[in-house]
This record gives sequence, structure tokens and C-alpha cells, in this order.
Amino acid sequence: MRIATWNVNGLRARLDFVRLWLESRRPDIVGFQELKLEDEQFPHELFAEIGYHAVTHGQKSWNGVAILTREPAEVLERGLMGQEDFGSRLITAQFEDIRFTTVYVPNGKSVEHEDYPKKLLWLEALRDALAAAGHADHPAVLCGDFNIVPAPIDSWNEALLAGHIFHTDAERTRYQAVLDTGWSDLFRHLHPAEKQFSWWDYRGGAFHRRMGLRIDFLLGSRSLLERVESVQIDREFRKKQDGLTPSDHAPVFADLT
DNA sequence: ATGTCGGAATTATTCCGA
Repeated sequence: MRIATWNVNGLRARLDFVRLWLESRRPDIVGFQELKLEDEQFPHELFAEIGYHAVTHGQKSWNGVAILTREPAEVLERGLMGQEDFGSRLITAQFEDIRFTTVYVPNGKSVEHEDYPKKLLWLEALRDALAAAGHADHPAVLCGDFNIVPAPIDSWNEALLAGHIFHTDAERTRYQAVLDTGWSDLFRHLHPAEKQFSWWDYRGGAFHRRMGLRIDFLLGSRSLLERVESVQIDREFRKKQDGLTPSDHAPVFADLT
């Protein structure tokens, strides 16, 4: 079983690229973020052609999440309770024995911006919702674009960026509180000391200058952790493919027994 | 050049968000 997460940065603009990736990696479950379209615009037929079903939680222009599966999945929740004003950023579905949630955590923009304290509140609401749901006792996945750099090793330049957005103690504390509801970072679990990134700014040749951040995670509950064989941040697909523009995020995938 | 993208609003150009 192969599971994956990917911020596609606009599904309509990325559709050919996404199909290329799906046909190359053949994941069984995928969480997408930043669809930037309404549910009515989701191209279910195009995914059906290559063997995927989708459940979606979109909105006009921004945000939006979806879960792709090989067979139809059952939606358990759309949206984070009490945080609806911050956009469509969470969806949970049951597929086979796995409870699969994907999230697009608010960016926050900068520590001075009004979105920053709202980002912290969103993370607190996520923690509360996860604690109440008791996912930790099931095979469960929580994945997505967290817009948080968990530790200095996950930043291209912690010395420069410490205290700035994605790199604050307040964000890291709240992310840890999410983990403490029963999750482990699958990549960091298998690769405790590897410096690898999942996002690079489009600007200034950041990708080629290795100026990235690791902000996209596959988290697993305890029983899922026992099944993890490998985790890969798919850098190849942060590069142009057949002249197609990539997302600014690389996909992350893991293979389970 | 804070250097690039995607999308929306409006009609090829400007803004907003990331």
C-alpha cells in the first residue's frame, strides 16, 4: 500500500503534471492540497480514466483539499469545526482499514500579519478535533502541507529564519501538541538525521540553490507506524516534466506493508 | 527587482496570495 501527500498548487493548472506523477508512482491513497477550485469543477472523469476515485472539499480560487483512492472511499468529515471562515482545509475519508486525513494548514504570511494568530488558533482547533476523534487507536494517516518547519534540520537556513514565519516557537509548540495526540512523522522516523526539503520558492532559483523547507508530512498513528517500510520525498517531481511546470511542493510518499 | 507562479477581475494588465 502506497500513501502520499502533495500540495499541487492549483489542480487545473497542474492536471497533466499530476496525471504524469500518478501514472509513474501509482499511489493507492493521495491527499492533495491547494486545489484552487470548487467541488463542481473537480475533474472526476479524468482521474477515473487512470483508475482513481476522489472525495473533495474545495472552494473558489484558494485552498481546497481532496483524497484520491483506488476504490470509492467514505467521507468522514469535511472542514475543521469552528474554522470554516479560514477556508476549505481538511478532509477525512475511510479507505480499507485506514482513516486518512489531509490538511492544508494556514500559511500565516508573517508573524506581524493578522493571519498569524489565526494560524495558531487553527492548529489548536486541529489538535482538539484530533484528540476528540481518538485516531491514535486506529490505523490512521494525517498528512498535508503544515506550513511549519518542525526543527532546525528541516530548514535551509534556521539561523537566518528562526523566529520568522514557519520557524517560530509558537508554531512548533502547537505542531508538537498535534503530534502528541498520537502521531509520528514517518519521514523523520525512518530518517532521523537527513536534511531534506519538500518545498522550494518558485522565485530566485531556490530549488537549484537548495533553499528549501520540509513542511509537508505524512504522519501515522502507532499501528500505522509499525507498517512503514519506506518514505520518499519525490524531488524528481519538483522539476519540470515534459515541459510542464511543477508545483512548488514535491510529493511525499510512503510504502506500507 | 521580493527575481515566479496560479487565479480573479477584467479584457493584456494589475492585484493578491503563497
